[in-house]
Amino acid sequence: MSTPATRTRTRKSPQQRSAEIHDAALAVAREDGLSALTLRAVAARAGVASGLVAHYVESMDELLVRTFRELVSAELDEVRAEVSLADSPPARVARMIETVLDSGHNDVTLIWVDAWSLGRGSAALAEAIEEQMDAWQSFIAGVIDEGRDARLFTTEDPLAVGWQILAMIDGIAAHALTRRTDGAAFAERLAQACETLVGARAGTIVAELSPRG
Amino acid sequence: MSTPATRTRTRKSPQQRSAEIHDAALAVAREDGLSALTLRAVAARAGVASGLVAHYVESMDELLVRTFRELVSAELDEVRAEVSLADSPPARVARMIETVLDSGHNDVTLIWVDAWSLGRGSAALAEAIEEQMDAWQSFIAGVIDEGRDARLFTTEDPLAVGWQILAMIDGIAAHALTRRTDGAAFAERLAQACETLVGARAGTIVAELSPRG
DNA sequence: CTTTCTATTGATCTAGCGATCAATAGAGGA
DNA sequence: TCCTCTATTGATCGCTAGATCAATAGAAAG
Repeated sequence: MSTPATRTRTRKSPQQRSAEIHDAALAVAREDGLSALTLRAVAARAGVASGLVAHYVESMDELLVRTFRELVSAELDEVRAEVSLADSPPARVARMIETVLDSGHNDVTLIWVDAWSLGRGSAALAEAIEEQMDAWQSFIAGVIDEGRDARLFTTEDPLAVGWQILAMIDGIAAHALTRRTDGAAFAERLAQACETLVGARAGTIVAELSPRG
Repeated sequence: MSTPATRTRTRKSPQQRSAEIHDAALAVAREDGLSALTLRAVAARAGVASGLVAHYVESMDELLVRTFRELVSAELDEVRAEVSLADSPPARVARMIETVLDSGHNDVTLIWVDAWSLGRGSAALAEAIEEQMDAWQSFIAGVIDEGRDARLFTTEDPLAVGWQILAMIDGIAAHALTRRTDGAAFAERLAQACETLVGARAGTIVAELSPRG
């Protein structure tokens, strides 16, 4: 039997236990999405009684929001790190596209898709969604600004273009997830579309994509 | 009180009652999304007991799938009709973009967003989603084919470009819904991106957009 | 008017959700 | 070694979900 009739208790420090429950929530969300983030699912994953999860968490809504923030902002940090390795604005856009459309990011896409749906029922989640969308928009706009400074991009509205590129990325990721297709198949065309939107010379971003095997 | 203690029964023909329940399901989904499509919500909307809804429906999952198909395919039919009024492939793409990003289509966007999330828990819904995505992809690819025949579009892979444009549209619609912004603000830039993807001369699709007031 | 048929009701069952809490047992200090 | 503190358990409550069904009441036929 997977769940013993009477559990052998392990007593840990509140900090450690809290961290374990937090990690269990991340694992559940990564695997099955935000809609699977229930009190009992997190408890089972952490190997504790459901009451303990409730004890360490203000409410499930709070845990939901915190988990969403954590996963999504971690991805943005990862993309930031990847992008910072590239040495020109067109290369940075190319790296961003490749990183985000990588199938290894399907878990985050699932988080976003669930969030859009659940956000209508939780004001706190809706707020977190807007905040994370804003962060992404600013990040992309920043890359575009650099391209403008380098006279490689000519768009006059980096914020609006940033939003549009973000929306396109999310749409493509959602479709790739739903149809179980590798998002990388969209990378080259998305790069072309980005060239148009940021006002880059044709081919300058596509040329920076990694060659496909 | 809104719900009387004992309801005055109205006996109708099974066909009529079935149609009423079907319509109530459409209304509920349009207003609050697929996730609000519960036995009791549909019953309340139709003004009948919950048991009657269950009686006229194989299962809620079946009703969910049927309602999704109906709403989504009705929108595609509407877009088809709009688009067929335009007299050139670039104008048809422009009409498609404008129709789909109109804020009046927020209800259908909500349906899609809920569907992406719920689709993971219902094999039948997942199948319907793929089927409707395919229909959209074929429709867009058809418009692109016409552009190729007229030597106005040069892309060599209309199906792939169709999929990509569809994904972009869905992403933009989802973002506009989430951030409570008019999707029309994205129309011009999306048209530019489409020009690039289908291989049309710059400005040919944008020029066909309705002037904005 | 009466009878028959069946559309319709609403209580009820099971299941899963978040939340609560009295009881319990493990770990560290005296 | 024993004691104390509190981390932890699991039963429980109230709620909502889909599904089921015996009882009921309208509408139509005779």
